[in-house]
Formats: sequence, C-alpha cells, structure tokens
Amino acid sequence: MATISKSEQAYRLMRDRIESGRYVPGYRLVLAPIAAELEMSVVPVREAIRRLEAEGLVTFETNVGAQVALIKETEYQHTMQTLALVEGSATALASPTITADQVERARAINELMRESLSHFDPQRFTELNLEFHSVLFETCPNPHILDLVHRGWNRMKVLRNSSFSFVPGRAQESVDEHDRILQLIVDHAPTIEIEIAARNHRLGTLDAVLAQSASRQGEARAQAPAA
Amino acid sequence: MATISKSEQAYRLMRDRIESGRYVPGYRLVLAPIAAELEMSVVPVREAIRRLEAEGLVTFETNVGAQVALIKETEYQHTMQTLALVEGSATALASPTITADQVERARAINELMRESLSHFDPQRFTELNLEFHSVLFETCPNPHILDLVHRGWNRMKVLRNSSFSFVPGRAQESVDEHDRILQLIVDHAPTIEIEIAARNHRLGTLDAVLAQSASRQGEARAQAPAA
DNA sequence: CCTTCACAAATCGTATATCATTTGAAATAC
DNA sequence: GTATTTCAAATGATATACGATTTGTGAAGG
Repeated sequence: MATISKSEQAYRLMRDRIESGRYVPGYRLVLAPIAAELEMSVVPVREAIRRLEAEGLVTFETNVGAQVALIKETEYQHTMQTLALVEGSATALASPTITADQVERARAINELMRESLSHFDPQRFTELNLEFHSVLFETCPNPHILDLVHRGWNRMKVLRNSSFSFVPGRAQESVDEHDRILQLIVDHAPTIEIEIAARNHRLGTLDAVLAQSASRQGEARAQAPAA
Repeated sequence: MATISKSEQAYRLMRDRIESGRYVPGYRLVLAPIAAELEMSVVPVREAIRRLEAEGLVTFETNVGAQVALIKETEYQHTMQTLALVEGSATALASPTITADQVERARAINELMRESLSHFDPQRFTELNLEFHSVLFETCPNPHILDLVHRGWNRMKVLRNSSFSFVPGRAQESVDEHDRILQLIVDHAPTIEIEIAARNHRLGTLDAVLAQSASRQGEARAQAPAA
C-alpha cells in the first residue's frame, strides 16, 4: 500500500506551483495557510520547505520564513552554464553505450522538432528538446553527474516561466546541431569532442538569449535577462 | 545575538560525526537517542536528517528511518569524476580574475607541499592541497559551479575516511602538476586548456588510486575501492 | 516632520503527545 | 522442522500546544 506521506504531498504541491509559476519568485511560503489548505499540520509542510531549500528553489531565513527564490539577472546565465557543463559531460560519458536503437529514437524526435518548426509551438519544442537530450544522457554511467543534469533541467523549468523568452532563429540552428551531435556519436568520435559539441550546443542557446536580451535593452527592464 | 537553532546544532553534530568517521556508513540514525544526547526533542533532529539526506550523506526510507549512506565501490570514482569536472570548470572560469597576489599565495602553498614530501604527513598534505586549489577556484564567477565544487570536496572528506588510501608516488607528480597549472594561468592560456589541465590533474589522482587498488586485489576485499 | 520606543500581531521554533508503520519474535499450524 | 500467523516492541510520522523572535504600527518625544 504505497501511501504518500504528507510531507511528500506538501513537497510536490509547492514544487509544482513554483515550477508552474503560480508561486512567483519572492512569494512568501507561510506555514499555516499551506498546512490548512492541505488539511495537515505545519510540521510536514515545514519539512517540505526545507527540502525545497536544499534544492535551491526557495530561500530561507531563521525566524522569518521561506520565500520562492529570487532570480537575479545572472541566474539564467549561471544555470545554463552549469547545465552546459554537466550535460556535455553526461552526453560524452553516455556516448559509448548509445545503441543504434537509441540513435534512431533521437533522430525521430529531432525530425518531429524539425517538422514543428513551421507551425511553431515553443512549449512543445522545449518538451521535445528535453526528450531528445534525455535519450543521449540518460545512460550516463555516473549517477552524480546525471543527477546534476536533472537538477539543471528542473531549474530551467522555473526560470523559463519568469525569464526565458524563446529566440525563434535559434530553433533551426538547434535542430541542425542535434544532427551533428548524433553524427559524432555514431562515428564514435573522441569523447572530448562529443562533450565540447554538446556543451557548445547549449552555450549557443545561452548566447542567443543573451544577445536578444541585449538588443531589447531599456524596454521594460525586468529582473530577468530575457523577460 | 546570533543564536544557533537546535536544528542547526543537530545538523552540525551529525555531519561532523559522519565526516570524521565516527558514524560509519550503514550506521542507523535513530531519532530518539540523538535527541536525548543533544537534550532536545526529535523534531529538530528530524529536520537535520532531512538536510543530510538532501546532501546525499544519509539515505532515508519512509517509516524505517535514516542511515549513513552506504558506499558502493564505484562511489569514490564517481565523486572524483564529478569533482574533476566541476573543479576544472571552476578553475578555468576563475582564471581570468586571478591576480599576481593569488598566484603568489598558491605558489607558496605548493612550496609547503613540496617541502612536506620528505617528512610525509598525508593528512597535512591533503589540507594544503585543498588550500592550493581553493585559491584557484574560489573566485569562480558562477556560484552554482562553485557550490558543486564545495559539495564535491565535502563528499571527499567522508570517502577518504572509509575508502581513500594515499598513493605516495602520486604526491610528487601532483605538486609538479600544480606548477604547470599555475603557469597556464599566468600565461593566460585559453580557458579550455586550463580546464582540461585542472580536470586531468584530478583524474590523474583517481587513476593512481584505482591502479593501486587493482594491484591490491584480493587482499582484504572491502567495499571501497582503495580500502 | 522625523526619530525612537513600546507593544501587539504574525509567524517561526520546539516540546510533548498520539497515531501509524515496520520489524522481529513467539506461537501455532502443518 | 518449517511455514504462517499474530502480536508486541521499536521507531517514525504527524498533530497540537506553547514559547520565542521578528516586524510593523502607532504613540511619545525631540
């Protein structure tokens, strides 16, 4: 009887709301109302908040409380940079284990992405993008690095809601780069080459976003780089 | 009046004991006795345990409890690999900001390490090693990556107690490699070169430990790679 | 009008108490 | 003798209660 503990329920609820943007950065997580809404005492809620804190989704101050982590202008950049690092490594470490089957799946996903370029849906494109890369990094034999990749992607979910604006021109490039990365894997290129290609792929997206953000400078100066 | 919360006290106590090896891997962290020892209720202890869980120091099972995380044979390898990745990147990202002063400090520390090679004290050598690298990566402008480096070093503290055996021959090499990394920084070499040098430096230590471990195979087969 | 102090409301921090679950051991059946 | 069931002890999970800290507000003083 796989009962979900209350602390777990509270954790999921708050995490979902943060990731969906319903709890915006700066929103104060007050124990009592949340506990009341979930019909539980404050104790499990408190525990859940500490978990969110450990993951960096919320900040916490003794005797004051928790709030959804604020996003500094540089947050998007740092997160993407970190994701580029760990995802590049994960992709490279996984590459020797990638089977023809997996390559085929990745190709299929990338074709869907290519097709979707005409009737463009950023949301859907991003989903497929994660799927594509997941095929390439999920078999990474180092669980620590793999975990860091997952955390990075989760953090991106939050940032996208508050700061990420899609750069249309980048999508086409992105799909093409996917093909190149796949080719390197098929060719059993040196792992360092695969790592750098996967890394630069993501850094390329970062650069595109930063460039777009720079060109928009002055217009509605929000706290996020590409608001 | 900077009061330390009880939850924080409990956290520090348990973390210190895990890192010092007093709580060995597999040790069960039972709430009541720990709370009694610290003269507090179980609530703060519980919270502290969840923090340790989030950091990977303890594992947790609902309705069963927590125990100090078990160390699989591959744990040392994966942790070092991850540390090589993030420390290499942090060192490279920090390198443009390194001043002549910092280079001088690093050189001084490395000289102490070189001197200590004669009357060899592994404990002291490891401390100096952290100091040396800290000078090189602490100014990394990406706080996420820097945080990962700190976590990696902390994790190493635990692993060293249970699994790390010093490889004497490696120390000399290590000190020499430090000089080479410093030279690359002084020369303003391409950051990718610095990154790879710093990464390979750590991977070199990993290889040395694994090699020693392999040569000892069969002798007291412990759960750790270099027990 | 500004500053400072005192007080009250909001909220967090922790203790105590109770309920729920797991686990192992004893008893029973086969 | 082994397998199954039952039950009790250990322990975790959560609720409730209360004390502690912070923070805002308004009054008093300058």
